[in-house]
Amino acid sequence: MAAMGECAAEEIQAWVALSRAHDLLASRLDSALRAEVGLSLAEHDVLVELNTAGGMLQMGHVARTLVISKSGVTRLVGKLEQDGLMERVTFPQDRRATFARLTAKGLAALEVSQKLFSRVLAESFSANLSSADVRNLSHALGKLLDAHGWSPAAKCVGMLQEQTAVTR
Amino acid sequence: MAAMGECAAEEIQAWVALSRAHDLLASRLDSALRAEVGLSLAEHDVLVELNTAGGMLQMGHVARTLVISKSGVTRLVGKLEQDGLMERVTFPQDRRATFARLTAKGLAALEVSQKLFSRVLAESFSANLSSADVRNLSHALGKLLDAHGWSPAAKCVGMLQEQTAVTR
DNA sequence: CCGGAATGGTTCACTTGTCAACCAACGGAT
DNA sequence: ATCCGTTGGTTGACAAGTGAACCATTCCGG
Repeated sequence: MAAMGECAAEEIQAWVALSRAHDLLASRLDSALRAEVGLSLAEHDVLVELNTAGGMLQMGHVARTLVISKSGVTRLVGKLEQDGLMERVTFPQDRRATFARLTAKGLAALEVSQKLFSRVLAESFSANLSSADVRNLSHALGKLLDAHGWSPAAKCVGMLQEQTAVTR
Repeated sequence: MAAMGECAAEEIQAWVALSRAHDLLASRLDSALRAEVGLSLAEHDVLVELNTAGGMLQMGHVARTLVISKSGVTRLVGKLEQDGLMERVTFPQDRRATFARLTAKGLAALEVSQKLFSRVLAESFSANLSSADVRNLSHALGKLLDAHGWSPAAKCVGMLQEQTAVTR
């Protein structure tokens, strides 16, 4: 029955591929992580962000780079904190701000989950793609991201540089 | 603080880009659709699937190609049916199966939303990427998808070919 | 033909994420 | 100093998606 708009067929196709591929991989990663280390993919993401930023990040920053809502971060960090994987830290210079800091236990957990993560990713990713493909992917998506003003794992830690932040 | 596993840095980076890019675009598309045509991105997806399959698809099939759960489809189709955009159809040859069929109203809605969709996609996608990039993307992700045995918009309609399916 | 395994869909309880309202704290401008 | 607009985070009501249990139907081996 009648083809539709015919407009931007090329990019629609690309979007569908992007979307489905993401959902597929995300669901695999999520269930692997849950099953073998008891972390959701979202929780793992927070841990990774935190670690690559040097162990500590401001709440809002996490929300922006992870592309989730502020309240989402609140709940997520709340759970992680309950599990003892991270802790909230206040910042005397601006008493509105709250930082999330990786604990030793959190770092340990991350090291384990990261290993599994890489493994699963390798199986479902590079096993099927040439490394040129992977690079192309990163490159194109990278352009997309910074066209939208996305900040990677910005080391926002510099700004507090060993500040004596008081544990709450 | 100490770099981590160092394992598959390349593909991890690719995954992060994929993931964030997806989330970013998805949220833009979703809010645009909601604001201007009152459809969620998920609903739009179902409509599109249905249409490209020829107007009619089996519930389970929708779930698989859209990478969502069976119960998800039930609820989603339920809402779409309430809105009169699609209807459930039974299939005498296998009385377990249920098909979702696009109504005229649904098709009309899709034509409108599709236009908006393409526009937004063009703005946030092709505006920032060369068409070579877009092709590379589609290609690589395509390989990924069929490596995972994903069926595109398979025209499963052939199998019932004007079968006199009874409206419920 | 019959009984059990498999398949298709729905329901229900639960998780996860969002938005809007809110409070606390900062930062100028007056 | 003080008011006001902005920013940062939390809360609570709600939307959306999931998995497990469930019924109906079909398929298949005896």
